Amino acid sequence: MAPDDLYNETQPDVSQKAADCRRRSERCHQAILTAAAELLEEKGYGGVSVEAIASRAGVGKQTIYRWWACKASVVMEAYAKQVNQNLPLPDTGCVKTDLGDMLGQLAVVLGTTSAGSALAGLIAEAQTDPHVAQEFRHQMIACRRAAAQTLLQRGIDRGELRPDLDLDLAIDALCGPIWYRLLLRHTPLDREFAIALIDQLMAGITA
Amino acid sequence: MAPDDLYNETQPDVSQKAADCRRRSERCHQAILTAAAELLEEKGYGGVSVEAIASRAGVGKQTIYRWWACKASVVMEAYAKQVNQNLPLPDTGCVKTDLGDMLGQLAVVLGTTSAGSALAGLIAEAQTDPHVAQEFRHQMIACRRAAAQTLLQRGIDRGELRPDLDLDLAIDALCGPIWYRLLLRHTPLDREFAIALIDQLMAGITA
Amino acid sequence: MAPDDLYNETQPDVSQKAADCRRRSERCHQAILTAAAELLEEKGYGGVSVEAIASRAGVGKQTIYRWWACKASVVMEAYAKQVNQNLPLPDTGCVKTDLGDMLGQLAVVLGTTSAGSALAGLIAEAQTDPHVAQEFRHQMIACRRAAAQTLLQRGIDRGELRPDLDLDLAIDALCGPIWYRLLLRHTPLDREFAIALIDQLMAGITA
Amino acid sequence: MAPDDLYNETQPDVSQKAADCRRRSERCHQAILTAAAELLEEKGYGGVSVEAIASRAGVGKQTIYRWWACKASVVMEAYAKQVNQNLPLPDTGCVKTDLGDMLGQLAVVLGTTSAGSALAGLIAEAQTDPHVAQEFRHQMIACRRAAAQTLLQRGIDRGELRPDLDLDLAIDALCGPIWYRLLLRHTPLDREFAIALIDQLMAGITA
DNA sequence: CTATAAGCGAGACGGTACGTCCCGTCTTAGA
DNA sequence: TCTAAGACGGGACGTACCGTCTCGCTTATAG
Repeated sequence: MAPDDLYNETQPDVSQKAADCRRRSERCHQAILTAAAELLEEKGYGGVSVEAIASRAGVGKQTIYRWWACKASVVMEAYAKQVNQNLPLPDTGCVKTDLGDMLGQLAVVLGTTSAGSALAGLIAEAQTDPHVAQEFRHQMIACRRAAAQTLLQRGIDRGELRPDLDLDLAIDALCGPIWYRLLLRHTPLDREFAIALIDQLMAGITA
Repeated sequence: MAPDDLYNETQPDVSQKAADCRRRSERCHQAILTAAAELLEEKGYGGVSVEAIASRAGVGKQTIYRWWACKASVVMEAYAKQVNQNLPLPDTGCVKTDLGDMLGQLAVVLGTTSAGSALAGLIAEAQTDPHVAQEFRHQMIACRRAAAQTLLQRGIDRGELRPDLDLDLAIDALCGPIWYRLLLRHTPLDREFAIALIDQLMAGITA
Repeated sequence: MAPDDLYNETQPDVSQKAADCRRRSERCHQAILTAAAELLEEKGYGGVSVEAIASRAGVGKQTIYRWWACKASVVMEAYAKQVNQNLPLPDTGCVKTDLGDMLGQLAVVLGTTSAGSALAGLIAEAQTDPHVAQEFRHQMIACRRAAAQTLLQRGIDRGELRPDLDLDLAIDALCGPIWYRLLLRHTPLDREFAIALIDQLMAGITA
Repeated sequence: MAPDDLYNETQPDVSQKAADCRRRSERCHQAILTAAAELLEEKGYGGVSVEAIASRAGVGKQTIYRWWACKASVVMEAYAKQVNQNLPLPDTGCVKTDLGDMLGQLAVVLGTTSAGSALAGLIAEAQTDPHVAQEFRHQMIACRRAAAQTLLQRGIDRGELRPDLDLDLAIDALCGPIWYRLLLRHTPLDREFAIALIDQLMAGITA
């Protein structure tokens, strides 16, 4: 999925119809996303409210509601770029290294930056609002899973992984624990954890 | 961990001191828990509010706040029993079967009953309120992890599992994906999933 | 007062300067007034908003604000014609008949047509916005009072009315109750009321 | 009508049912009415908003909406007392003096105090909201008309006024012009005006 | 017979206020 | 003395219009 595709719904292709009279103000768009990110960094997801974003961005509330359905959508867009642009798709020829790069980066982003609080908040909101859940899966999860699939398939093709591997199951086994630690915070979430997870899954735990 | 310990903070030991002028009304206690469970079943976690619980239970709001810190605590207590009483600690002599029993039951409870919505809602709330997070880990996670630890240790002792196994890591690898599916709902959560997960982790994914 | 004078502020004299590159579109002008009148008829003064007028007239909001200061001005212009064109200046030789014609017609227009709701709404708005108040007195009240003054003066000249009559006071005594009933709606507003009012004022209420 | 009757809807008879658990806070009640009156005095009716009242009174908005339907109702209650407590019911034996007292006081209150702006604003709002109109007639108009009726009837009984007098019509003729001047503000509203009005109506305007 | 300066439709924008919901605390009458 | 009922201060929600603004198209003189 091309990263530009992510905004199709809220920011329709501009070149297609030049006759829109007054188009979306890019200045606002950015001000809002920036305000949302700042608030998140300062006060965490709970400290973000549509009114706070509007006031921080120097914008009317209606301008936010004109383009986004709720604060979750704003936060989602504010972090989609950060989370997905950094998405590496390494190809070192070794599946363990590739997965380590990818999941290590995910663990670090979630564990040490404000993106962790942002995405945890979004998952929280998704439990209440199915539309947020849908959008979250689409924007935050789908492309990561697709990338992981590519990596694993290459591993299979190279004969590193079992040919009968269930890709979805393997991805759940790799990503699940990372999100689990993000949400439960029972133990730290860092690169080492990701690496150890991969090692363990590849080798198996049987004696 | 003694199960009674779980309520120490919110439900001070009633038997301990008979000299309280008037002690907690068991009728209220039950009515509130029942009301919470009913509302959860009917409207999901989002449809539960302290006011709704109070009105449904025929109880003043204050009576709820006297004994619990917030609605999350109520829901937690309402489901702790259900989730933890069913906690099996099988000992069939085969670690794969034992884990399958335990995680299969977890997957089924989370995937098909209202407990799924309840616990997902609690995790959501935990993202905002650290106290809820703490209590959730204590009441909902800790004893399960302890049980899993016992199972895995037996497997090691019997020579079924690698002796250098990192128990915490293995438990994350087993439970993480289940909670991940509960919260993301990208694919169904059932016994088969749990079994497949265990199989995959035990055997590893290397060719 | 020449009726054309009434629009001087909002509708600058078109004939005066032919050198404007592009002059006011008469089509728009009419469409806006018509839309305002329709909305008023359908939903009353409260249902009229600048946005509703614009959308109904198929016109941009700016086109309205280019020519009028606020919705009150639009409504005022839409009804000034109707209210003032019908302004009779009868001269039957009998002041009671003359007043009866004039005030009877006023009572009927206010009491039974949408002009009642329109003018009531305008007075309402005038309480908040002094500019509307000013314009309202100028467009809706002044010419009517002038006409009444003429009628009464003729009555004095003919010896029908007391020569020391305070014209302004008499006009207030005649018109006040009509507007009062329009705004309070405690009793119906019709021709009979106007006639009775005149009779009573002329004869006095002393035994 | 007993003045206490006026609050029946918003302030139900307390003695009737002693079983209300927590009753309306009189402190709030007063704080809100005071805040409303202050705001009105400072900024006029247009400067009053429910949010401003709430913030000035140090009260949640909901506390206002719990007891009143809209800001008009609050303002109405805030001024009902002032307007109606001052309602004189003189009995000097001379109907002209009695009416002069009563209408003079009305003219002065409306013309020189903030009650004028308040009542004008209420009439304005009544044009949009029929419920306000209804309440306004009931609280602000009815008792005044009743009092005037009493005065006039005494005049008839004493032989000062025509025995066939239409009381409602006479009251409209007396009060209408006063409200008319309040709302149009084309000429000042003072005691002299009220007196002159009465004189003119009593004597009639015929030569 | 252009060219150019409005007028125009569309509607985004910063604001203000609305009326609603629920939170967690506080108050009160009565069991 | 504790409970139910529910009022309270507070804060965010999402909506409706306000009056201003910007855009790209259209149109009617003025040069």
